[in-house]
Amino acid sequence: MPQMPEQNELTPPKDGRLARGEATKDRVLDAAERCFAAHGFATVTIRQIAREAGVTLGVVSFHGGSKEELFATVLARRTATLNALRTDALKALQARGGITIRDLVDAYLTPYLEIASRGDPQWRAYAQLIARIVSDDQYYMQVRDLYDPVAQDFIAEMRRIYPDASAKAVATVLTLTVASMLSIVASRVRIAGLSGEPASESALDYRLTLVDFCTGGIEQALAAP
Amino acid sequence: MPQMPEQNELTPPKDGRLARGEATKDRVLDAAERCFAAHGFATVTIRQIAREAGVTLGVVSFHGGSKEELFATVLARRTATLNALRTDALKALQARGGITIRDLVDAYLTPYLEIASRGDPQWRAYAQLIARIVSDDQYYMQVRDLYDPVAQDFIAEMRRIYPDASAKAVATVLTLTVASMLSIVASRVRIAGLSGEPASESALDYRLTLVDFCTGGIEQALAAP
DNA sequence: AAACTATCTGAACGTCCGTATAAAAAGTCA
DNA sequence: TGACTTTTTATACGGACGTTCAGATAGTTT
Repeated sequence: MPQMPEQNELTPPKDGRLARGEATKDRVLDAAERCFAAHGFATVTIRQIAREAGVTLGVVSFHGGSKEELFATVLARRTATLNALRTDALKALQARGGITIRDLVDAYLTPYLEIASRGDPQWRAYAQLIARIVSDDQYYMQVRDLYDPVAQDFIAEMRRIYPDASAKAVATVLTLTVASMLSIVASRVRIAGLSGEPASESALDYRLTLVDFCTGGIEQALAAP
Repeated sequence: MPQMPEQNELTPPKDGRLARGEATKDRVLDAAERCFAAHGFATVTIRQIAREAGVTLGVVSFHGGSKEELFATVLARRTATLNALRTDALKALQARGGITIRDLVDAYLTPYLEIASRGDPQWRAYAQLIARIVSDDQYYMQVRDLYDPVAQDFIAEMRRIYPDASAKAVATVLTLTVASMLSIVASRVRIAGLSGEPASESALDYRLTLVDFCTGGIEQALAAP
């Protein structure tokens, strides 16, 4: 990593150089986000990212560090926002009370579907990148730190609804729910191919079907024998 | 590709050279299958495959052709067997009659879970490789040819059970079912991490939960509004 | 044995990769 | 202006990659 020009909140008189540096750093991270989302970590080259960002080769290393550091930075950059959307939805349910499984499923899935449907192509790329890495155990150590804490909150609430279900069963159905959610982004072309109709533009078009599927699935899988 | 020594069924007097060639070709394909399954296409190198197979570099090209041809060969090699298992299960249901959604789900999922649980490490590797590529639209053109025909047979049967469901809804729930199935193989580490218990050794241990989840999900998603 | 084919070896080729770095450019501050 | 810092350029390096191929080896056929 470079000199990491910190932007102190208490010193608003920004150096023009630092401002420019931050801007190009964002361009690099955005370009990396799009590239990693579209082709995966191994396939993408630093030179591709540089070209996509409109900068020269050295700039990518200067602002992004090594390829692995760049990848980790891109992954972590938007996580707090997504986690906050989910946590806020969960807190709203807890404040209201009378939580159903459908409520929980919807609170977990909808924030992701929304960022995947946003006009902002960077958020769409981020959603696609998540779909790439969460469904691959090779990246689990990174996923664990980024997403599992919030997932555990939802698991705790699910166990309150199904107190007799085993820990493994609850963890399994949550993982199946996540896999289903990600496939809406990762396998949209296949859905189109199988149905013979063109793919929907927005991931939110699948929201009802997806929430129904996961809700019905959890209810059936965790129902008392 | 090399000279492709064809083994004619009508000429059993095999050339000893061809027999040896076929044997090392199998060693190469097996090694490639394990490598691609464990690390994905881009990460794996021909030299890794050669080392894993215990042969020198040139042999991999000689028997496997280019890296892409080798990948395609490995993908296609076991497809007919898996497709036959699913088709046979479907035919048995059709002969019996009175098909339920649970029957269909079980007939589609169980063959995969079984090959993923087999003692044979090559079949396990193949199952892992499928999980890698089917959930990635980047490989859809290959997936379409290999797996979609059988998937269409199951879709046709589902539409018989839910005649009022839209084509897109049926294609969606089948894709969600497939994604859930694959995640049993691809995300077993995450399930273990979320539940706090060690991962099950066999994918078949998740069969009941998985079939319940997908059955309940389809019933809920396709139920008449 | 000799001619022939299939298989394998070992080494090389050109290309692209990630990373590092010296020097130039741009901007700030005294 | 000139000292100073941050950013950008241009280039280079060592290594690993996929692929190719002449020649050695093993096995078959006549």
